Amino acid sequence: MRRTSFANWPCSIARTVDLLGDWWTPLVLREAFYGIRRFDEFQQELGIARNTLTDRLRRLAEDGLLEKQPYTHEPRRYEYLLTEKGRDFFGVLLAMSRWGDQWLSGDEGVPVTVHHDRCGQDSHAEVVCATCGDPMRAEDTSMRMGPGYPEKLRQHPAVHRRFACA
Amino acid sequence: MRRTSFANWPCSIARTVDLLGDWWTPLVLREAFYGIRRFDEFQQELGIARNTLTDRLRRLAEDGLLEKQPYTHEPRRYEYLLTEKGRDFFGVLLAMSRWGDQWLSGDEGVPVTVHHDRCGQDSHAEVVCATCGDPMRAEDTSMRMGPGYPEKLRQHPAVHRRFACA
DNA sequence: CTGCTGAGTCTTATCTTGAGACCAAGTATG
DNA sequence: CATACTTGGTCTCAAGATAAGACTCAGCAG
Repeated sequence: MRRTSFANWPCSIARTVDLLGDWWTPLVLREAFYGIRRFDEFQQELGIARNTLTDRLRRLAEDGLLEKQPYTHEPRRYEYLLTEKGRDFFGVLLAMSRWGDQWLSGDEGVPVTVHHDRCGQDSHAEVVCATCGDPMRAEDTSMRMGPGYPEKLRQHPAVHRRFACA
Repeated sequence: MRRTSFANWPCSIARTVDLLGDWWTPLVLREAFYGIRRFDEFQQELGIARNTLTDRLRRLAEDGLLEKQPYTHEPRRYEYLLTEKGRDFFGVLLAMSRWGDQWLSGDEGVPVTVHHDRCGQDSHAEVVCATCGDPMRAEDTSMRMGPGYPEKLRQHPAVHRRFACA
């Protein structure tokens, strides 16, 4: 049966998962960051089934992370370019990559190193508080309902429990 | 046919996707960060099918992100607690959340705000370079083969192209 | 005329997921 | 004592998603 959509959940994680929470979408985006643009290139690099790739590229374009643009007229052929929204997703991939480097690498070390051209160092990503710059850990971070939290859910007891309302 | 496993790809993103790249796993983890520990609580909060939840909890425990611990003896009942490896995944969820806040929120604002108890401010996550502290963007970041990159792939022409080797 | 390239579509078989029934052990209720 | 309830699952079946690979279509090369 069709999976429930998370798009209307009052949670940005769920909405993000709804857009790209399958096995291929993050990898398609990773390829795009590596400079891949064309259907057949994506297909060959990833080994993804062609129909599945068609579907993922279409959805990423619909959701505004990729832009489908013709690059020849006759015959009409297309390439897929990252939009600003798509490029901004780079941080999420870096965070995933960093977690994997730390917890999934074997003795032989990390498979890929990240070089920050701006400071010129081999480095890695860190998720910090935009205000104070310190790392954001689960222990010293708390969630509260924001302005976009649906009115009708605010008074729900389960929601009150979750956000530890007084 | 069975989906190919990404576990052996020379890429931490792929390995991470392999562990938690489906619709439910990130949400199960999010619930864990909200303090949820028991089977039925996860099930009710998420509305996930029970058999699917069984599978996700088992895999998260096998992969070392959750620990399954008995909390009563007779009858034997279990709760699922975040390990250090699991707690460290918080950064990835924050990065996803931040991206969703920025690109998926409507006019009414973000559904959930993040409060950084350490500095006492309502804030949001940012992915920065661990060395210089500046934001890490796709434009000024490059990837290179690390020590854990498989020897036999190093000389492959497609790999050379990808990492722009001289 | 034949074959090649790019960007797909179509078919079929297999896998994954959801819904909901069922189960087992202990506990509370009448 | 009989019944119902709670927790943490398992089992079955139907429906949706995915993989593999053949096929298509338009233009171009030899």
